[in-house]
Amino acid sequence: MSEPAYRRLHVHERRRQLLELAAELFATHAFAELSMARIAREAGISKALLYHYFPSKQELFVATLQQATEELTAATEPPAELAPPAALAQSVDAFLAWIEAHETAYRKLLESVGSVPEVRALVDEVRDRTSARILDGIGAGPNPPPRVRTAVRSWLWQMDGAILDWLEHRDLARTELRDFLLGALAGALMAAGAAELLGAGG
Amino acid sequence: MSEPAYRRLHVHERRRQLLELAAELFATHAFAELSMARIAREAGISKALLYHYFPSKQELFVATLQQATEELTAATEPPAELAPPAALAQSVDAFLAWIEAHETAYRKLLESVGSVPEVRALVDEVRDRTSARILDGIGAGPNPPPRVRTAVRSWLWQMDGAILDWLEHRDLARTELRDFLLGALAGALMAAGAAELLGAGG
DNA sequence: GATGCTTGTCAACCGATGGTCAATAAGCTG
DNA sequence: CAGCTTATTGACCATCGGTTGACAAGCATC
Repeated sequence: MSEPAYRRLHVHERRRQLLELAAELFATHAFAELSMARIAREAGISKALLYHYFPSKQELFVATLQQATEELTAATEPPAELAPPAALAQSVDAFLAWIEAHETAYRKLLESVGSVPEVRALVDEVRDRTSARILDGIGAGPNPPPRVRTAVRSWLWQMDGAILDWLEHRDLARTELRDFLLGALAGALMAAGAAELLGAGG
Repeated sequence: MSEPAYRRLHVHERRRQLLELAAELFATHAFAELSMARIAREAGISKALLYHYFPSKQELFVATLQQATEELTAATEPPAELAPPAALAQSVDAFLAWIEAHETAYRKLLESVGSVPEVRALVDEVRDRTSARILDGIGAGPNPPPRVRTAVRSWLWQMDGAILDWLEHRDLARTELRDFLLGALAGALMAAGAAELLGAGG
């Protein structure tokens, strides 16, 4: 006689739907700009159910971020067949391309970094992996001298700053920005007294 | 017969007390970690009174920050009698010294940047002033080519990254870090194709 | 010392938020 | 159709940032 008041989904279906929706929403709104009530409403479910699948707002955010970082990590994986300098150039290029395609998401992410400790941890982890990858690529061991480690890690920050400036002004070609960033890395390594690590591409 | 239920202070007294307390608290806790109720309790007054003096939490935060940035700006003002390269070196050194003396405050600030739009605006403004100061010091006009602007602005981000790495590991002398940063700026300017802007100190 | 006035101060309240819980009902199984 | 599992919900809670109107501290005046 009467229709069901709600549709029951299998756990994995519902979870997938929610993750997908959250990714969409967090790509356009910063962490603080979204309420769990709003997400639930948008998903057509109750807030309680949302909490049944993700125990906290932060966990939901981190879960969607994890997805994105996997995607990003894969997209910027340097091709093994290229020599380190060229591989790095291609990685940076792929990274910038990803940013261009997800500009708002990138900005909102940087906005959200402060809000959630776990997000800071996650971003830090990505930076760690990335700098390890770079250090490996340029032939520095896993335990480089402090100045070299600082050079690489600080360069990753420089990258974020340069990208924000780029997105704000849009007066540089992507290749120009890429070349600048590669040059800046070389400069930082030189300043760290590690000129010998610079390959043919420096 | 009965004692007064509370002590009345003059507006400027109360305001000074609150600003001082807020500076202390925000130096040890990030924006999101502090509630107005807590601040009021700690000050021994009601929340309503706190709001009487500062119309919002963000305004209170910004007010305390303004104080700190004035202090910082003054401390890193480059001495006019020094030639630009030496002046920059001294500015950076003074900045690093300030950080060393206010380590927790600096970290908490960077944590808070994302949370409050107004804070982002304020930090941006400081970065703008600083980069203008640098561009002026190295002899670039007020309207440098995009690559040079990007180089300087991104270097400020690199500075924050390097400092966080420094505070985390503490395995570099302050002068080492300062020299690295100056070298990195030179490297960034070179990468921006602005080698001619590098003075004798580059 | 009583009176009045200015204004610094507070208790009580509001809507929204992140988060919890017991009860309900969708929809498969026999 | 009965019974069971469990996905789902409405009602609730503490806390947050912020607001409001009434109270009273302490000075001025007589």
